[in-house]
Amino acid sequence: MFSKQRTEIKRLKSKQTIERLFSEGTHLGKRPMKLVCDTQKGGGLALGFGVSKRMFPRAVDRNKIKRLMREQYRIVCSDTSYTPIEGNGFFIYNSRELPSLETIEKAMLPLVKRWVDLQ
RNA sequence: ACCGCAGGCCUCCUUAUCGCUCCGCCUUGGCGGAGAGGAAAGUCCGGACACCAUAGCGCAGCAUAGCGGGUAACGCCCGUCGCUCCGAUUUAUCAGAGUAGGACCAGUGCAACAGAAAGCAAGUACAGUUCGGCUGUAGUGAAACCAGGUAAACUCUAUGCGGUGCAACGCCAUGUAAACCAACGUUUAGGAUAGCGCGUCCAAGUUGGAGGGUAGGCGGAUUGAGCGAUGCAGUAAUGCAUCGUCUAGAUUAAUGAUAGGGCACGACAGAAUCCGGCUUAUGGCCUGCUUUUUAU
RNA sequence: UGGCCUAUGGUGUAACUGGCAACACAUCUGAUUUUGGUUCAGAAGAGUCUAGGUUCGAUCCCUAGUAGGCCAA
Repeated sequence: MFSKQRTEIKRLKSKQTIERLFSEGTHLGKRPMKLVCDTQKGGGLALGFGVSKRMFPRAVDRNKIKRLMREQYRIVCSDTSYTPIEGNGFFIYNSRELPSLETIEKAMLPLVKRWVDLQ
C-alpha cells in the first residue's frame, strides 16, 4: 500500500490492537472527524477508517466516505512538507452530512499535524 | 398517438497521471492479467454443505391443497378447468388481471341486528284444497323444512417435515484446571431434549490414559444444480447432445481522486458459505397485443 | 449472520370465540372561589401503522410491506 511513498502504510486489521488503541490511545477531535492514535515504534504506520452505521444507514454512503478519507490521506502523504509517522491511527467520520473532499481535507490536516507533534 | 398488459436488453462512455484488493512471472520493485448487482436488499420459502442418539420410535405440532407436468427441491414455474374482477359492447363474448379452489352424507362450534324460526326444533299471515295435513305466496336477513350456510372456525383426509447453523465444522500454535476418555463402583431418586410418553445420555469416588476450552492465525472460500452458442424433443416451463469459455473472493473489510472530451447529464443502490425462487426499491430503450380516438 | 416481538385519541392502556372502538391522564367550556388549585358538570379529539385478501361484516383471521424494539454468537 502506498509503496512509492517514503513510508509504507499498513492496514489496521487486528481486533486486539484496535481495542488496545481505543482504550489506551490519544483521542483527538476536529469537527466533523475524529482521530484515535498512539506512537508505538517499530511497527511502521497502520491506519484504519470508520463511519457509524447509525449516521449513515446505507452501505453505499459509508463506502464513499471511507474512500474519500483514504484518498485524502494519500494526498497528505504526497505533500513535500509531510514528515513520516510511526504508530497506529484510526479515523472516524462523525457527522450526519455527506462530506466533500474539501471538508475532509480541512479536518484532516490539523489532526495529522497534532499527531506529528506527539512523536 | 394515448392508456393498460406481457416479454427482452442496458445500467454513463472514453483518454492520461497517481492509488486500492487478488493472482502469475522474474525477483525484492517492477511487469502482465482480473476486480460488485438486477435487485448484492428484505430474510418470506426451498436446497447444497457441515456437525450433533440431548440425532431413535409413537403421539402432538407445523406447512401445503382443482387437475396435469417441470425441477436437486419448493409455498416456485408452465399448461389447463372452474370462479371473481376490469373496460367495452353484440348480453355472452374478448386483450387481460386475480384466485389458500380438497372434505360440513364423521363429530363439535358459530351466525350481531332484523325475523315466528339461524338447528336434535317450533311455527306468523293470506290463498288453494281431495279438509288428514299438504301446496303456493308474503314479510326479515348475507343466508330460511333443504341431507341449508360457514373449514384464511376447531376438525377430517392426502402429502411432506429431526435439530442447529459457515461465528457450522476442521487444522496449527500456546499449554495452567474443578474440564475429557476407559475400567471399577452405584442410587434407580433427580437432571438433560421446543411439548408428552418410551428409549437414550448424565453425578460424586478410585485407578490408568490422553489431550481439550478461551484469545490469535490458517483452511472452509469460490469450477458451479456455472455461463454462452448451435441442434433436437416438448403447446410451454424445461430436458438432452455437441462445441466454446473461466467470470470478485475481501476479513476494521478492496472500484477512488485530478484533468480533458462527448451525450440521454447518470434511478435504486455495494458481494461476505454458495445456489433456485418470491417480495420490495428503481432510470432508460426495444418488441408484441387489447380497447378507444383521429387520419388514410 | 441467524432468530423473536410490538404498533389503537396528544400520552399510557382495554376491547372475551369476528358484530356500535372503551377507560384514565392531558386539552377545552361552564360552575364553585376575591384569584389560583382541588372538586363538580359537560364537550371535543381515532376509524385501529400501510396495501391487498377471506367474510354478510375485520382492531381481531391470512398475505405482503413500513417503522420501532429485543435476543444469541
